Amino acid sequence: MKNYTPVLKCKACSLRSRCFFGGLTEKEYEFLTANKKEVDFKAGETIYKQGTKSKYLVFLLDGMAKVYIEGDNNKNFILELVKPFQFLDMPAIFDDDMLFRSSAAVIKSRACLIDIEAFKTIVLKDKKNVPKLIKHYNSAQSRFSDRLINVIYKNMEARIADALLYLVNDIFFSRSFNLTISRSDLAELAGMSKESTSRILTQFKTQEIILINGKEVEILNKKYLEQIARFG
Amino acid sequence: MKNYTPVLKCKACSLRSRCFFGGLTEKEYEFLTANKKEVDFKAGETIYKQGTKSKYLVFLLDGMAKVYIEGDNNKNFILELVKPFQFLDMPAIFDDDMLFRSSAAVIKSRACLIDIEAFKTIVLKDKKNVPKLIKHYNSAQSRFSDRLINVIYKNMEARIADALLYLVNDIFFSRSFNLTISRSDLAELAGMSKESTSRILTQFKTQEIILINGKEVEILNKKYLEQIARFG
DNA sequence: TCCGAAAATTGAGATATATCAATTATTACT
DNA sequence: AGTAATAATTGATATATCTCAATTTTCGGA
Repeated sequence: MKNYTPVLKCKACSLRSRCFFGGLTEKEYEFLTANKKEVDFKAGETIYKQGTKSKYLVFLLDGMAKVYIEGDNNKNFILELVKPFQFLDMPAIFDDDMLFRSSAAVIKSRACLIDIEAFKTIVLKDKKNVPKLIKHYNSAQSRFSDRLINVIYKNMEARIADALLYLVNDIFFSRSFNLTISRSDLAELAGMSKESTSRILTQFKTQEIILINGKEVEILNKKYLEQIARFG
Repeated sequence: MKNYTPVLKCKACSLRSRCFFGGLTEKEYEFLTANKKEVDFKAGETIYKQGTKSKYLVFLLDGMAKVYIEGDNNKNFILELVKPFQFLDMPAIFDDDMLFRSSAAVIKSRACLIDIEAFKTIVLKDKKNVPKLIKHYNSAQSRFSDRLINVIYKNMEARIADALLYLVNDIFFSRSFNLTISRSDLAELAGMSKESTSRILTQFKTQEIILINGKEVEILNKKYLEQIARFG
């Protein structure tokens, strides 16, 4: 166990100020580390299911996960992709620990399960941790609003443009990247059918907005893509 | 000012355990009451706008408000209706105080504006308040997921059924009620055009699932309506 | 390296929902 | 109480998106 401790002291998230661990004290780290488990997930494997209760907070150490809402008619809607050193979706802590969304590994991943009770102890022990937790909820709210606006108001072109820009800006931090997720995942991220996703991608390719070859993606005209994302 | 104090000690919300004020101490009440303003809103008047920052938390004392997301093409999507003794949507407290949604009075309403700094002081002063605040966020998350599932996966019939059941179960607490909101509002609550809303309502009326005459609504077959809400 | 399975693309047709336009009902104001 | 303005209904048509089916491409294992 001990050998994974340094990983928990993530630099990535303190930079992006999204992660709760950013500014914990040495003692708090140790306490959480003593109350964690580490688990490996194969690509596609479910990490947790919506509607169930969780005893843990899940923190991604390696790989990539998707957080999604399951509908009947086995359709899913991906809310966000999660990279290492970020929490997956929070269960209803300080309440019934219910999970509102499902999560699965997109590629081979490793996660750290933090005991909810230990986490709550940390939160309540030092006042400084409360604002950090609230910030987490704030950014979740903001993301949620964006996703909702996306599906309600935007047409297919805009939704795919949005999804691509999300990958560029928030996931791969580069205009060219190897698309780790499948076209179906991309479709669920954009909230549409995989066939339509395919069509829009070829359209963008023809329009020379993107260059796409299998999993290799390059954004050629980001400005235009941003325009499409906004106005459809 | 003093004469409104008792209203802040809401019974309604402590019952439903949604409201932060439920279990505040006498002292905390007094502190918040000293840092509040009360404002009246006419029907239709905007209470706050998404994308702006707020110095206050807004707590509804009288009337009814809608919390909604504004799209371009001046279409709105109503996230929830808010009744007296509930908070409207939370700004990003402990952060930049940004508001992610807009709000407007549906009917003549009165709101209590609570200074955010005072609120934060109360939250941090007593550990007992933290779980209550987190619970607020949890229920917001849950509501959000429901709304998202609603627009993504459900057809028009199911969305209207959902909206009607929401009015019955969460707003009016009765199978027959006077619909305070307009058909347009109902449409925005169900996430569709007002014309389609009208059509579905007449359809439900013809099927004798509901009885509707102007603003007077009565649910005749709730079981069936619930079935429609689930399976479309 | 080849083969079968899975994933991705493409096309045609079906369907749900929005939009536009016309009519009717309701509300508010003088 | 009468009338203009607004809201609600209804119908016809347009459009976006999905679904089904047929290929084609990619990928993983023997």
